[in-house]
Amino acid sequence: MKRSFASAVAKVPPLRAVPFLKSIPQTDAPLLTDRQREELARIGVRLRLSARTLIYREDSAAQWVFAVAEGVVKSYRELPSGKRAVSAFLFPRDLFGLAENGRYVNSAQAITRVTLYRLPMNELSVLLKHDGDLQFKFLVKVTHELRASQRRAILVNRRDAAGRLAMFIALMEEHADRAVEDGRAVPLPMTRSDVAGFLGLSLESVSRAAAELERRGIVKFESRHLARILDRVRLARLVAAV
Amino acid sequence: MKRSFASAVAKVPPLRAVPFLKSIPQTDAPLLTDRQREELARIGVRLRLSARTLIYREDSAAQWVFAVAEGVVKSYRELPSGKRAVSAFLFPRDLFGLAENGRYVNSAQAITRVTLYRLPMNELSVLLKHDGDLQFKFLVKVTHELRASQRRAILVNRRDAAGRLAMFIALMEEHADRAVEDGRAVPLPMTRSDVAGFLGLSLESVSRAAAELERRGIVKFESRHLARILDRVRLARLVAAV
DNA sequence: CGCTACTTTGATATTTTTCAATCTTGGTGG
DNA sequence: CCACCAAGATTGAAAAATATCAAAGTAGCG
Repeated sequence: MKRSFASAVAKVPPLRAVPFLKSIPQTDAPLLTDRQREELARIGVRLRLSARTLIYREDSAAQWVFAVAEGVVKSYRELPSGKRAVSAFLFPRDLFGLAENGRYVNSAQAITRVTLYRLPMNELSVLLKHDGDLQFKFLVKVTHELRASQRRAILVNRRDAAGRLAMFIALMEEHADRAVEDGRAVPLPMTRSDVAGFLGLSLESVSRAAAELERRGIVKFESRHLARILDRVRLARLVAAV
Repeated sequence: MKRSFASAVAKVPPLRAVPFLKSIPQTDAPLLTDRQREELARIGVRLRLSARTLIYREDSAAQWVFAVAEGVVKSYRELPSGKRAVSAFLFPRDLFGLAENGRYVNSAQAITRVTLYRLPMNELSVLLKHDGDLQFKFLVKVTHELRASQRRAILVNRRDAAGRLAMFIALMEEHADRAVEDGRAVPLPMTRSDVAGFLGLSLESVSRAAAELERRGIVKFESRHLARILDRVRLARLVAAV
């Protein structure tokens, strides 16, 4: 029993990524093997952070890479104008800690209470060099993120605010915990301001777009942080109408 | 002599990327060693394509990865609305051919006459598995692209068209061939429509933004495809004012 | 040297941002 | 357990910017 408990917690979460090579229909399979997760857990530290904790700041020395086990994290940049642009929201099985020349490119902050694995960059490098297969999986994961970033860039370019928000809700639904998500309720743990920063809109526009989706009977906001999809067909149509 | 000719051409171009680990000040160093370039050239084919050649189409089977040796390529997606969103422009020492489940995610087309190396994906996989160091360099390169994509997403989110175009010109200048670029002339080989697709603007807005930059004395368009930077300070200020 | 594709320019319509005021809600402490 | 407070969210009206529609102008290529 003790052993099963240990095997349940003493592993980094398996990563989530669609491979670039053709594979078995299973597109959303966990990327890492149990053995690899254990190896990573060995060099890492498990952290529990409360909501709103700043994980690292832009331009600070990048010593670690992080893997999300539970909760949601945002990666963002403060712009000279005072706005904050949100580069990504990170969910369980995501990796973050993008660095350039040994410095973090973004800041990262916990949105909810989170559980993270903190992996020292230098030890990770050694591990990757020893384990070509593991390294290949990191390559797959980063490639997956690159696609996601490009896709988001395209979707965000659309002019209409309601369409952007619809796209965002659809995106968030993909990350929703199937177990919790009984019907069609999509948790949106971030603030409207965060959503605005991600979509490149003012927060007022996000608020108005939410009101519009609700008025049109496509989505019902049961609370600020929980959206219920009422008309999946029209939502999909809105998302596709780029 | 034959031999030196061979060594000059029978190699894939060295990749360009800023590493994530801290390194020697040399931030823009060629990524690949001569040996690695030869290895890659061995499995690849060198292609010369004329301007406007379609290299591959979105959703087609992704058999190859490409490396740009000369010229400029655009990677884009056709949207249901009929617009084309440009994901990236690829320059010498760039890699392209992003795939998902064995299918290309974007379409790619030559903008100028180009020289490419076409690398078969399956042979490349084998090579990467054998050469952990080479694989690591691919990881660095993809990570570099991910940063570039995120950065672009942030810059494109700014509202003002003139600022976006200024940012674009500054970006293109980074890729300009130093040898050719005597003064401050920046080649813009793509059409206004391509620029619009990249910046998320209508092509009329791009045209007007260009007129505005010219009116303000920041940039002079010596031709449609050649911009001369007149006031580097104010250009930089515009770019930074995100 | 003419055609065709690409650009520019103008006027109007649409949309979002901005500024300002008000409303909610989750958390805190009495 | 309830009231209060402050951060976050909503709503309204006006201003600013880009998209769109339309027409005319350029220039590169065969």
